[in-house]
Amino acid sequence: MPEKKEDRRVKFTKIFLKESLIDLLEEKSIFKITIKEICEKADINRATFYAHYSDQYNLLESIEEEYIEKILNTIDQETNYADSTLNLVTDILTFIYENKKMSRILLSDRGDLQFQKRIMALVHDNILSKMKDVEPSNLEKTALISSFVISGCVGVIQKWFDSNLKSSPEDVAKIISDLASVTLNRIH
Amino acid sequence: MPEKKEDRRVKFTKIFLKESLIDLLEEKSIFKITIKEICEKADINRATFYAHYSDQYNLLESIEEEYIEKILNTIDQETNYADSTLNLVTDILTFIYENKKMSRILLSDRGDLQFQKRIMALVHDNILSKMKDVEPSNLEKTALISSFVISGCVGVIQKWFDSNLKSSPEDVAKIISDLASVTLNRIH
DNA sequence: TCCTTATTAAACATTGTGTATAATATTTAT
DNA sequence: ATAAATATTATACACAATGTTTAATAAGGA
Repeated sequence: MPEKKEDRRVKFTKIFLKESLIDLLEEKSIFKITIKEICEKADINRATFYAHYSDQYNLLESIEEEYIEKILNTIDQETNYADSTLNLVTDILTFIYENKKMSRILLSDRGDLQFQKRIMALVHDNILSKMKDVEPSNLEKTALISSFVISGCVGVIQKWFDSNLKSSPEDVAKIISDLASVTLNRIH
Repeated sequence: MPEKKEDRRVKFTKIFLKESLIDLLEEKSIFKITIKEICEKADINRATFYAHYSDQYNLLESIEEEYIEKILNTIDQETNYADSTLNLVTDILTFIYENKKMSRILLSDRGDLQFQKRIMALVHDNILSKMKDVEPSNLEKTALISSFVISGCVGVIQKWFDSNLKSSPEDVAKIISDLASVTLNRIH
């Protein structure tokens, strides 16, 4: 979320740098990518890079933030999901499906696990909020089960990418919401 | 698994380098650690490092291999688990519990996700082998469910560490094998 | 148009990398 | 115990990336 208006030059510089990093991330992981490399591909002076980002990881973070914001916009615009976890999950998976390139980069095995869990936690919170009638007797156990579901979703989506998005978003959504519901029911 | 006999000097060099890297991994992730740093802490010449490992990641791999080997030895020595997934999981979690320091490093959020999934896949294969009577009608779906379980287990263990191993290995094992069984039952 | 600000090229010291050499120290086998 | 084999060492080197600074130039906003 840009503070106020951003100089057009700054705007384009950032776009070029992000595109450059995304291209590079299709070949190798962030740890093998140098700032010099990013700048050369983007045709942006290295000093300019440092004017906006501290390092590769910082630039990647800004890409991740943008991605999350897009997802949030997508699901906010939809009708409310008060009664249907399946619809929420379907919409998110459809977004991922329609943004294959970026999603593959950010959600793969090589990606940032912390970021991936953050996204899944969004879904999880939504699901849990519908179970407020359930009073968990064991908070520690509840936390572990939640972690199981969150990481489980990450795993399914990564597997989905491994298979080159063979199944439809709808089918995967069905599987995920089914698994999530059956496991979360273990919270007593 | 050492080819034949290893020169004592080589043996100690490797031990020092591994200990050094492990110490450093307690502070920061592998990507911020330099070879120079590892060698200085180990008091081993940098040229000697290159005689045995290509880079930090290669050294970390050898640590991971050793860890997996130890786990395999642990569960091999035990009675066979033909009828009890719970016992298998309990033994693995007990191993993790008794090797806190190393486990925290290798299994944390910051660790190597591929490695973590590899370990969990060991458990998963064991569980699945007992379900051979079940003939999955949809292989794609089965693969996604398996991924859910494998990543879910990774997530539970990471959460367990976040809580500083508050619950006992036995309690966590109960939760994991319960969740695994209830989700794998979704394979039709 | 004029003022402001972003970008640029160039240079710099610093740090890590990977390799090579010859001297030294330690191990293994006899 | 000694000799031969081999691992480790200190040192040096060229190379590459980092992070910062400078003054000149280019482009934007009002």
